[in-house]
Amino acid sequence: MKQTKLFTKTLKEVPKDETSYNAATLIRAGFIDKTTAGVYSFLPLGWRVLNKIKAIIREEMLAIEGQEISMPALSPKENWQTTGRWDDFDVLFKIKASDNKDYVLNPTHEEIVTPLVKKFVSSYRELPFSVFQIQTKFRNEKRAKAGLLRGREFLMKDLYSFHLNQEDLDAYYEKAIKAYENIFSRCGLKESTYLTYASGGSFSKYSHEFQTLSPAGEDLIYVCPKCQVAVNKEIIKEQNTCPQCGNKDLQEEKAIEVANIFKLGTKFSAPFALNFQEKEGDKKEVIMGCYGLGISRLLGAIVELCHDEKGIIWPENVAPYQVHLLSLNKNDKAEKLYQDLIACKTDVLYDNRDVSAGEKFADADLIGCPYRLVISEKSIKAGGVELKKRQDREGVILSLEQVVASFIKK
RNA sequence: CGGGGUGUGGCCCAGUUCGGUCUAAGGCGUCUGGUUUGGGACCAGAAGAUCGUGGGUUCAAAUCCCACCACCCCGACCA
Repeated sequence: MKQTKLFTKTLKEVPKDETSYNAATLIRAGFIDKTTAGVYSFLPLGWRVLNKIKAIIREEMLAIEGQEISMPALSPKENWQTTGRWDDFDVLFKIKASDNKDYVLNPTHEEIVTPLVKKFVSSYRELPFSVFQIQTKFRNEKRAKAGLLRGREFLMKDLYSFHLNQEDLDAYYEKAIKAYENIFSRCGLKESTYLTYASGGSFSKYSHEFQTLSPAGEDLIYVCPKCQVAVNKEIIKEQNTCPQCGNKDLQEEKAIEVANIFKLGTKFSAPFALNFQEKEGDKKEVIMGCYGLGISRLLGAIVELCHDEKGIIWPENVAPYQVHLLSLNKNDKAEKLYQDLIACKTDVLYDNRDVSAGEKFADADLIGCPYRLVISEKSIKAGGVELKKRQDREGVILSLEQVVASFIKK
């Protein structure tokens, strides 16, 4: 991508109504734009990052045999009355259509997926299985805040699993935890993300969250330094030692809840009468689990964690482009190198703008691609092109051939 | 939903205390021309403003009064 073709541009100053680091920086760098409180557009750079995160999540969901589907964003009132959540779900977006019918902009999809699955499942032979989707959710938060961390419209991956019995759910639940660990690891948050024992809200007594340590987070958790496990403050009275090793010396930390998983049991299969017939002929309710992951929130969390005073430092797997190529003066070598990198399938953003060197460096640091290539008269005299990692102070000079070769390997 | 704060070209912001010289200043960005090119360069010129919205007071309102709206922050809520 040539930067002169990119329709967005960076800002030197942040709009003053964005004070959260993630939104301020993503807006300044041209990744997102705010339409209204808690509602953002994803611009070319931001959309690329979002798609990379989605691809990772999709791979991990498919790996635990999740079947991808897409359910509607809109649903009728009746589904929510069946479970009582038409009245109980306080941030439900309710819409009255012109025919005076009530609809919901779905905040989650238990009310949709359960009757959907009921149409196909009637026998023990058809269980277990799981379905997932990556989709926009709506929650009418009283107060949207912290940029992408708490929006009114946001992207979520939701997985639902259906089982014959509790043991089968328990086993699948463990697989889902492993898949989530893989996701956060691949997104660059392995060290900072903790499996956290939490309340189950209205779903179940307990649940598990994945909490990423950050001062920008809203949650207080108690971290076990030995186990990569934590306890949410909301259940610390009942659980004040590490659930894994029994350690009493837990450390209080602020954290961003990036995912929440629940053993639903029959919470939704009961009201929708999602049953199956056993081998012996008896009818039983399907045992369910649900597994949410806030994708746009995760993107925001990555920015909160991965940055320095100059801008974002994207983890390689989710960077909008692997390489930011800067040409400091017009020369054919830059154009040639750009073409060569594209030819070896490297994601490259090519700053071919007619602006000062300082502006290009500043923008490269702000946008945060993992590798920066600088080609200039100076670099050519020194032997080719400078390669620098975003987080490093100094780069190295490589020949043009060496640079291309180094990206072929990746 | 309670408390606090803020609304002035695409963005940042001066001006509001004490109404008049505001026919709204400056910076960023944009456009034209020129000089620049290893850390947000410089010169010259230009375009771009319902001063959040509605009402009121006044000879006169960005400025005073009333109502509303939007956004941000703290708290509450958070399946």
